Amino acid sequence: MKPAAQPNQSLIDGLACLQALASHAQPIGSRELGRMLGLEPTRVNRLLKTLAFVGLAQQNDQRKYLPGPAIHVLAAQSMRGSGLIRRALGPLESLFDLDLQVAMGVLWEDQVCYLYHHSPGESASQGLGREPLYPAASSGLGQALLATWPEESIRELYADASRRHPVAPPREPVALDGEAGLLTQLAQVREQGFALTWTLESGDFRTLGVALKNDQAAIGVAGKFSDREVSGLRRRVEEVAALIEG
Amino acid sequence: MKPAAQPNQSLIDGLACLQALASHAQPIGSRELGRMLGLEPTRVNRLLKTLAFVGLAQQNDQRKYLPGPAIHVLAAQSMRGSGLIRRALGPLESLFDLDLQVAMGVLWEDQVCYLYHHSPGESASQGLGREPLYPAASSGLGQALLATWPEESIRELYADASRRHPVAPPREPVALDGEAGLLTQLAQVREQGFALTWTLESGDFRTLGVALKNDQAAIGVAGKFSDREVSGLRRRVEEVAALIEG
DNA sequence: GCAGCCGAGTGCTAAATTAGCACCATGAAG
DNA sequence: CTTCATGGTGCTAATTTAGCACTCGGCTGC
Repeated sequence: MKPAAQPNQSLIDGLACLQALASHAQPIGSRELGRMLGLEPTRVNRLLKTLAFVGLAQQNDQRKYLPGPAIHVLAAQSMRGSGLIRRALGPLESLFDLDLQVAMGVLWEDQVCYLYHHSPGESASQGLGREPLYPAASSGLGQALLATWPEESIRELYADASRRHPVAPPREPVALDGEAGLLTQLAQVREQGFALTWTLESGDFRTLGVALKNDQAAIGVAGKFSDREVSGLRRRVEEVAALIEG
Repeated sequence: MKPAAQPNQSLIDGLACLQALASHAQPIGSRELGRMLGLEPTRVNRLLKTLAFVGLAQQNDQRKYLPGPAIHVLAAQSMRGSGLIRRALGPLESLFDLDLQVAMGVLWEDQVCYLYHHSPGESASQGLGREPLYPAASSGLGQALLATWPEESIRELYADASRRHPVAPPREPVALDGEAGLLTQLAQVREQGFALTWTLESGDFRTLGVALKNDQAAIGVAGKFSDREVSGLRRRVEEVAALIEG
């Protein structure tokens, strides 16, 4: 992807600061954020001050920065602007009867960012804006999304350490090639049309993910289910995906 | 509010473009956006190209710009970053039994931006990211929010035509002073602790709004209710406000 | 109490970036 | 076909930013 003629570096870095600020749970100072993003502290300080000026950041008593009131405006406008969340919530709720986690997410660098993440027994609206980032390579939604990319872009993403997401926990190296490598897994995802992963924590907790066609987002279900159930689940999830795509 | 030392104009203008883009329903071109925001078309074009580069904008077939896939990331992160929407949805749902509209919003310039806007009979999650902007001066939530400002800031806001929100419909002049002027109304709001407005469209459709203390946001209910019911509604809404404030 | 350290914030000038004109190509309207 | 509007870019002057060096304030260890 070529960065256009005269890309505006201030805007790029400012947005990076904003996103890092929003993703970071605790208030954070210019220096610390600068280290995270690989930017000069002075520059970060001035960007943060600018964000504070427009209300997207604010400072606490210790002069650390945290998201400001205008972040709500941005959230509301972003949701309106895309329409995806609005379109998706209804259909996603129709999967609750499966008694599995129901999620929708998008890619951010090498991480999956969850737009919605609902666990059985919760009320529908509790699924919003709660989950942190998760490494895309080991996530069902992440694999479903990465599988829509050309191999070239994936190599590029994982080759360039600077594309690693700054606020995410340090990632373990992702094996791209080889029999159990990411590219092999993604080839399989492409072939069968959906992603099926085991989470590392517990052996029988799995995710089934399907990419949406027009939205660069993916939906899926997670929990304990048997191999026999997979094809049924896949059909349910794909029906919901079709509904969301409209 | 002083704009800090070395405020980053590119960031300010870029964010303005982003917000305008997100608020604007249809795809829009550089020139048109430039006219709306009072910026040079070349500048806008390059800012939009930069936004497109980071995924926050994209171009359609006619090369017009619309919000891009990363806007979802921003929405999710913004929601997470503030926590307000997450905290608020549950308590707001407890007002559904009133059979009134239930809303939460924040101020953006002279407009109310709705974070949530639910009408009776809908499912809870349909209330997200749907309503457009609404002039703060004639909105119950808007008045509740404006009432928390010092008079000075309000005069400033309405004096400076450039602070008018660019994507909102042209506003009719707001009368500040006089018996029915905005400042008089706001004084009353401050005194009684909540806002009560009549919408212009139909005489008996009213809004009751209450500002949240820590969040620069307001919640309220709207619909047809009698004077007798006001004090009861006020209590209900204030209870919910207290819950949200934690 | 004091030194020592770290962080936020800023003045300054060199160095880098952007502004915006002029221009091109394209598509729609008349 | 002409006209008008649009998106887009090359170019250089003019503006903005970079980042060092510094101040100030808070905190820690002693």
